[in-house]
Amino acid sequence: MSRYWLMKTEPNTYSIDDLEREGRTQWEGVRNYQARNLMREMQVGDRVLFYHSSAKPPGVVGEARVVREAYPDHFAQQPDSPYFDEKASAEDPRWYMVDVEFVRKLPGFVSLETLKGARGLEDMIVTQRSRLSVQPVTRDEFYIVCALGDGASA
DNA sequence: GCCAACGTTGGC
DNA sequence: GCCAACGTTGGC
Repeated sequence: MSRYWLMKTEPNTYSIDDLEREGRTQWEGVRNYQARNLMREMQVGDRVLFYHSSAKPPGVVGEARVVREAYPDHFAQQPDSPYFDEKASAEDPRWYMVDVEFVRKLPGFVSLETLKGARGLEDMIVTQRSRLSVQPVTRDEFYIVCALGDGASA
């Protein structure tokens, strides 16, 4: 079971700066079963690579940490929410979220292009054209990405 | 803005 | 349970 993850967010919607300012946030709005199932495997203390998608350029911008394990995403039950799902209910919440807290911004931005060219990251899901918004990352991959963001040379 | 990849829905 | 149509993601 992975203790390391990558979570995507569009910075227009929620960025690393938002997380730094707020300190902690609910990761609501995941509406994909595979991503949901992965979130349900998360444990408090798990480490997260914070990834900006649909950004120019896209890439890893920081690190976060899981501070609350999966619980019902109640936004799915709120008709005025953009994340509303009419099939969700209190009895069967259908969707779940976790809470994450800010750990740090990486000193250096690690672009998707860099990830794709880095030794040891060939099998990383995000480099494989995957649309999955919550992804497991191996321990080695996690530390390689952090090293790239900390400015270590190959 | 385009479009490839891929997930979901619904008719049969 | 198959699969075509459709919708979404997200890089480019």
